Amino acid sequence: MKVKAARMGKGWLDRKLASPKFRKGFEEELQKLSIGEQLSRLRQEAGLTQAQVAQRAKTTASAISRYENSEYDRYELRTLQRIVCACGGRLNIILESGPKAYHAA
Amino acid sequence: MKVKAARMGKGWLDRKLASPKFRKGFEEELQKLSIGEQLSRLRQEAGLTQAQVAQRAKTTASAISRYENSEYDRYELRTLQRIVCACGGRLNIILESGPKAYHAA
DNA sequence: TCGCTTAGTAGCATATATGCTATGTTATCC
DNA sequence: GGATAACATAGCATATATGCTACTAAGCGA
Repeated sequence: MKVKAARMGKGWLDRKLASPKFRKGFEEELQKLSIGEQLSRLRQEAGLTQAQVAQRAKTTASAISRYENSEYDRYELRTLQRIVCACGGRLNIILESGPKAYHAA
Repeated sequence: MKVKAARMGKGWLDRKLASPKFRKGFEEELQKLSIGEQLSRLRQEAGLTQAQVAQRAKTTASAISRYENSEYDRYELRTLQRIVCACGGRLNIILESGPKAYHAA
């Protein structure tokens, strides 16, 4: 365990998020985080432990930890969605066209 | 090859997309498509063949076809990003919190 | 028709993700 | 200190994705 927030529990972030100003900035920052970090936030917002998410996602806590932590970046879309879903969130995959396509050689 | 648009080439969609009205509706519809379908559109918008995308993404045309077609839905994020990038597009992964988190049991 | 291009598909070897157990670490509570 | 909880990590077996080749099909034009 790296952070000292092991027992922050359900109400942890809620108090801070009660402030609209804080919430706005918070959500903007979230988008900039790595997927693992976003996952971790999402789970904590929902007040769930890794073990709880694991149970809902039908896997183990260590798998959740792997997805949230380390330098992991080879996510499989289905698995990611399962976990996000278990945290009560939604996964949006958006394929944007480039500024003006890719007509270079 | 299933569609008869084998030779639609670069200008194919451009003519239609010249109409702002068409473009708006088109882009809205795109979001509803499966990832494979979105990929296919993205590539065609860029006026590229599967082989060309494959070369840029450092893989083979059959791999591109697999990603675009069939009932495939086990995408690996890195690979997906590589292909989207080769089509000149951008991949957005957005992790939304649920309506009000997930405080159920 | 023949040749060329594009795309879909099958089948395989290899790389990698996943699921799991066990263990280590840190914080909290008694 | 001892017990417990939350999380991280290692290591392994298995499932699955990936990369590749070869093949098939379909459209297009000479």
